[in-house]
Amino acid sequence: MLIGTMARQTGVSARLLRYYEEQGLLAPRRRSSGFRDYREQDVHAVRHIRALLAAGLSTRAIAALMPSLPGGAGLAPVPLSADLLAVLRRERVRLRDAAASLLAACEVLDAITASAQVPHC
DNA sequence: ATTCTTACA
DNA sequence: TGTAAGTA
Repeated sequence: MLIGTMARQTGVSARLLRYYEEQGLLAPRRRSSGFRDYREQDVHAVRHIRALLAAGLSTRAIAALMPSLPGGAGLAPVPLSADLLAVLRRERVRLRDAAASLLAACEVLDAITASAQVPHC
């Protein structure tokens, strides 16, 4: 599919799609016309990219782990460098802590909303 | 009508 | 990121 279709199906602008490619997050093939030709698989890849980016991972780290994601280029277990593995484990800990903080805040709101009185006008 | 690259705001 | 330019 062409970039315009990809943009509509992923909700990501063509501009950003090209940027992801520049950062090594996507590698769509080109048609003889030079136009990018995305596959269904790339739609899922963009979902992963968005999720990881939202989680705070760098495009650098994401680019490095893309081949390991389901639907990646490799069919066999992808060899991860010790360096990347260290980065990912550090991110895992950071996200676990962040999740704990968010859960704590959620519980505070639970308590407040559960006991809140609704003033009637 | 769409996409491409490069570049500026 | 959005957009303009000049193409293909």
